[in-house]
Amino acid sequence: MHDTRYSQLTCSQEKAVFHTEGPLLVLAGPGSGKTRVITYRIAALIDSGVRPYNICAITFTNKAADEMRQRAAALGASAGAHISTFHSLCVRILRRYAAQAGISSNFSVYDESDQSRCIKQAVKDSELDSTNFPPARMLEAISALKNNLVDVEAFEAEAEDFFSKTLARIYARYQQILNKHSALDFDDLLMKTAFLLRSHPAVCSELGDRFKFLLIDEYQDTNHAQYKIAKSLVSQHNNICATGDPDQSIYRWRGADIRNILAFEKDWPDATIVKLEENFRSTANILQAADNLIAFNQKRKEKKLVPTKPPGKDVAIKVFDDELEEAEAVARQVTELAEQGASLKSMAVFYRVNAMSRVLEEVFIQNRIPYQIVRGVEFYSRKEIRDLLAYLKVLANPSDEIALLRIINTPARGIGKTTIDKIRDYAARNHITLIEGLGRAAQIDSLSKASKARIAVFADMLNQFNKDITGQVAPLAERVFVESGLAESLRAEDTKEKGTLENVNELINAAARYDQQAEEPSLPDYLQQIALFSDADAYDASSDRVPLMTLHAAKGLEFGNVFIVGLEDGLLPHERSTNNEDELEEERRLLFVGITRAKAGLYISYARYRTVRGQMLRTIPSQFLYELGIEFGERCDENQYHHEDDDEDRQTPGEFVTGQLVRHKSFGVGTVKEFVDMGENSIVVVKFKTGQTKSLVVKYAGLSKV
DNA sequence: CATAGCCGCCTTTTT
DNA sequence: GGCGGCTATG
Repeated sequence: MHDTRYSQLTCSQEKAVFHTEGPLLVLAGPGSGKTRVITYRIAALIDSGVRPYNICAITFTNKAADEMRQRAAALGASAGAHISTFHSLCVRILRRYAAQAGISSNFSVYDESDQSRCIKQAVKDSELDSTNFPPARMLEAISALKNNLVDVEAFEAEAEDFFSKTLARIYARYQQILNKHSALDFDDLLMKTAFLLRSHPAVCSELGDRFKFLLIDEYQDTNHAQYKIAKSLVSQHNNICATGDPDQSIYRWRGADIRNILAFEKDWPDATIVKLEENFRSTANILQAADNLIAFNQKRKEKKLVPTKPPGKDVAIKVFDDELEEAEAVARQVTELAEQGASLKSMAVFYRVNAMSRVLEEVFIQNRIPYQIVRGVEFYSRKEIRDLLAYLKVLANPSDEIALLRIINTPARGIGKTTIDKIRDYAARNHITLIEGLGRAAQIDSLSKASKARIAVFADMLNQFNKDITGQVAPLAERVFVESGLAESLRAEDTKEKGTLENVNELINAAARYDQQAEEPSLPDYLQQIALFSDADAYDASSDRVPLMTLHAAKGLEFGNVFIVGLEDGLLPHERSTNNEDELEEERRLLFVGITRAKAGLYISYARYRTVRGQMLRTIPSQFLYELGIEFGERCDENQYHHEDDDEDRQTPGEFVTGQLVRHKSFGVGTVKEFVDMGENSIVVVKFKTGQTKSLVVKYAGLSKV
């Protein structure tokens, strides 16, 4: 009955695609085609007569949204369905219903560095010391509150102890500052949308009419705010389709609540659940390793990964002396695979932290292997780009003081700190914004005549720009770049290596592309869009270079051959994520995600020494290595450099040797896998008969030799 | 008021 | 090892 477009779907996939009555949850493991189910479902809905306009699909990144749009188009699903991330959807809703949401529609979206400035100001305004109240910590706490839809009033009401009360003060002040700047941070986008839908039934029902079908991919990584938004949007019709895999939840630290997917059936009691257990991506050997690993997570619904492919190659676990050797081995293997005919884009290297890309990059350059670092925000954090964007931000939203302060003396035009302080002071006393203060500079007595003149020139320039800020973005950007003096000041110090001018050109080109693609190009829309740009969005799958990325950025992707480096205790699992069992389990899921990206080849490695902050340190193998159920040689190979202290390890009387049987009072009997001599702080890694592997500090562990 | 140089602080993952 | 902020100097 269905046409050939759907003929390659499996039975369960077909069920999910064509299910049209009520709520639907697709519980699916890695490589089972869940994103594909959503794409096909969009096409199937349209086939059945649903207008594309009435469909809303939520993806995890903008990149994923782009891809889904293309794939849906290839299936003949006509354009018009709304496909975007949660954050982009919220921007659209908030702009459309700005009045009801109590904000202005040209709001700025503040990124991490903007937020950081605001929070520092808030801590200072609250007359608190930033050593006792570190801004980053405060921001983290506020973010968590917003993700849980706790606004300032609610938090003030519940805050009882000293810390909470202080935090409440900072939170209140922080929101005041954002308000004054007409700015929303990432979390505000969600919180304000959730509140808008909650308190304006008319808006809620209008959107419910508009989006008659809501589809959400990667549902395991939604937070409470996103859950509430979804719930509101479908409250009239319950046409929600969510897909996800609890084992791939890796954003708990950002507020993702795994209970959303686990409790789906409670939220929608008449939900249909479709399970997709077959894996069409990886070889059986790779899946076995993934399965062995994830089985160590206690808080988990057991789920089998069913391979559809033959065993394939063995998973390789390699030990290297240091990170340089590790990187060189990756490069060698990449070259070898390439010689065997694999394309560079079919491989990928994953690591836990961005800083680890450095060595890899150097080695890849040396070996002339084309690569791409998947870091989208990098481009937008360059000074010259931020400077030009700051001009545009001020034009779009004159209240944006962060942007204004950035450009007021960039390039240098003789308006220094003293002058700015005087204007800020005046503005504060008269309850006007900084930009209004600039307009009234002539009336500020403390300013010198020369300063007043310079301010007048600057204010005049902004007014000139303001005359045509409607319509296309690229021409305006170009004009601002030249007339602001930025172009000239950059030209003076630009070199071929720095390529600052080239970067600005690229920005203007990107703006031109936006102008062509957007239905209704506008400056605020453009700025709001690029603020939501993420690392993963920078991944160019079509260019034949080896992508290097964090494990987080690898989500949703797949490659023929995958390298995962730095399987060391403190790095993966990361030391900042080992405070409790939940965090450790998330680290394990992170590695699980990395492993299951691989189709045919998987190369896992660790270095016995790693340079951290300029210091070469002895490492401990990650406990996850032992959990993969793969034998690997832990001592260094014959041909590798032999470190003297290894011999000391073995000779120190009373200490432990690899292979030694030991007994622990609660874990029982186990085998010593690694001994790290650090005097009285020595650490021993033991694999216990229970299957667990633990890193123990010798002096506390109370181990007895068997 | 601009600039250079130094000190001290932080350093996971990201929409 | 990198950046932001502060200070000293021109």
